Amino acid sequence: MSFSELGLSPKVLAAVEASGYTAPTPIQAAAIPHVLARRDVLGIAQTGTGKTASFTLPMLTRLESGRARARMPRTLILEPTRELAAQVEENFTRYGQNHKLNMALLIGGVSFGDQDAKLTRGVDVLIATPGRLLDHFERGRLLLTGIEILVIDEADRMLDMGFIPDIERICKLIPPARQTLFFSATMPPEIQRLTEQFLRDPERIEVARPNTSSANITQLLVRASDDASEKRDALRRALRSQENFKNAIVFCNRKRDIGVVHKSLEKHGFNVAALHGDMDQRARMAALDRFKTGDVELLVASDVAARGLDIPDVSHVVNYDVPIHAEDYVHRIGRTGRAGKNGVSLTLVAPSDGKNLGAIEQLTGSKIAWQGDALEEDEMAAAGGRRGRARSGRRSEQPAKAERPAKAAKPAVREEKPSEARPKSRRPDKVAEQAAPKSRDTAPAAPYARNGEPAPREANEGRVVGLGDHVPAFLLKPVRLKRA
DNA sequence: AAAAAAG
Repeated sequence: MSFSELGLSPKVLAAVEASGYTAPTPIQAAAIPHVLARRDVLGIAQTGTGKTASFTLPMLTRLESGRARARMPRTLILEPTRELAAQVEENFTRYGQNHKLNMALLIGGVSFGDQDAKLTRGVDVLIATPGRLLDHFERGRLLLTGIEILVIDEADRMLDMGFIPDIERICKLIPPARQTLFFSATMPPEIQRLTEQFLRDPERIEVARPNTSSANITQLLVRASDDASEKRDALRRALRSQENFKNAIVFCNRKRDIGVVHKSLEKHGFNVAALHGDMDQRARMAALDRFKTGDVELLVASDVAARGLDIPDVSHVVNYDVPIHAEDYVHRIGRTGRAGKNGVSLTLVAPSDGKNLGAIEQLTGSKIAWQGDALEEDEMAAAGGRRGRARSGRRSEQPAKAERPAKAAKPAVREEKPSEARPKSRRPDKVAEQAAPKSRDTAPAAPYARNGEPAPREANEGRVVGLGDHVPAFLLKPVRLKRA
């Protein structure tokens, strides 16, 4: 199979060839002809499968006819994070080198005016995160009525991040005559519903599932302590003990730990950059760039970097913390072992991580080996980990071999029970919005009560309120620092 | 127990 058989235009083929690619990946081979034929596509695939080029290449061919008008973009690509949006823009730049295309990247954290100026000039390709796109729309700076192709990428992650209402709204703003390309790594019921609502007779294309594509990643566990200082020490030893080490992304569960780990590694002589969502956008871009170019060998990051980021040559992924959600583990380690290369993932496991580790091993359907000394089950249990047995009832009563029949366990989790494993979005915003006013109605007596404690009302009793020496009760409450 | 995205 070669790219030339797929129906792409000569300009696009020349750019692909110039990039050094000869054969399409399975999703590219399957999707490109349908996109060119103006069919809706439902692609079940994660990044790393060549998913991005499966829509950018045929879109470029399609865009060769026609021209953009001011404020009326011709195509729209929605991405869940700013970095992914920027990455898609790079992809269009690379393969669109022979085209005279106008592009705009509408993401938060950067100047509004530059984006607006581009919209005024007219754009062929609009790449956006939902929030900033709607911001432009609400200010009346953008018309979505001219969109010919709509791409919704990483839909399941949009769901995790609470973007589904935004996505629904945007879909309704675009005329139904459009072509829709919809990509998701998994198909939970909410996503399924969305595809039924917004896709017309889609061509369904499914490629290798995320947790089966990690054959070229060597996964290892590393014994660590719950003590932060000892854990950083374990991290340094793990990093220094690696053979064939080029660079690594070090994932932390919490943003505040990223700063600490970053400083600590720097102090011990490592070349490090940090990346998380509270950094300003320029610093985020700069950190990613320094890592990509090899200026730094370590990137200490939050899960903002876990999914989809395509950095071709990452030799190691280190989980400084065991991820709280098992599927994040699969995404994190997928940052290494890309483009046919081999990769290594190291996961530091402290006693309290036992429970999360169990969920990961259940999802991937295999036990992960320890590098060096193992952390024993009873050590994890003593720290409150490995509580999974209370739910499953299997662990203590049955022999180890029968515990986890790998072939049976995987489909059960991946296919049959996604809704039961996590029934609702992790950000049930609507529920919270509806619940809040009710609780106000039922508890009007203590307006400044927090966390169930009554406000110190005695401070105001028998006084004239609002004048002279009156001080509102909430100002008299001692300030509590956040540290637990 | 977190993080992400509009300020």
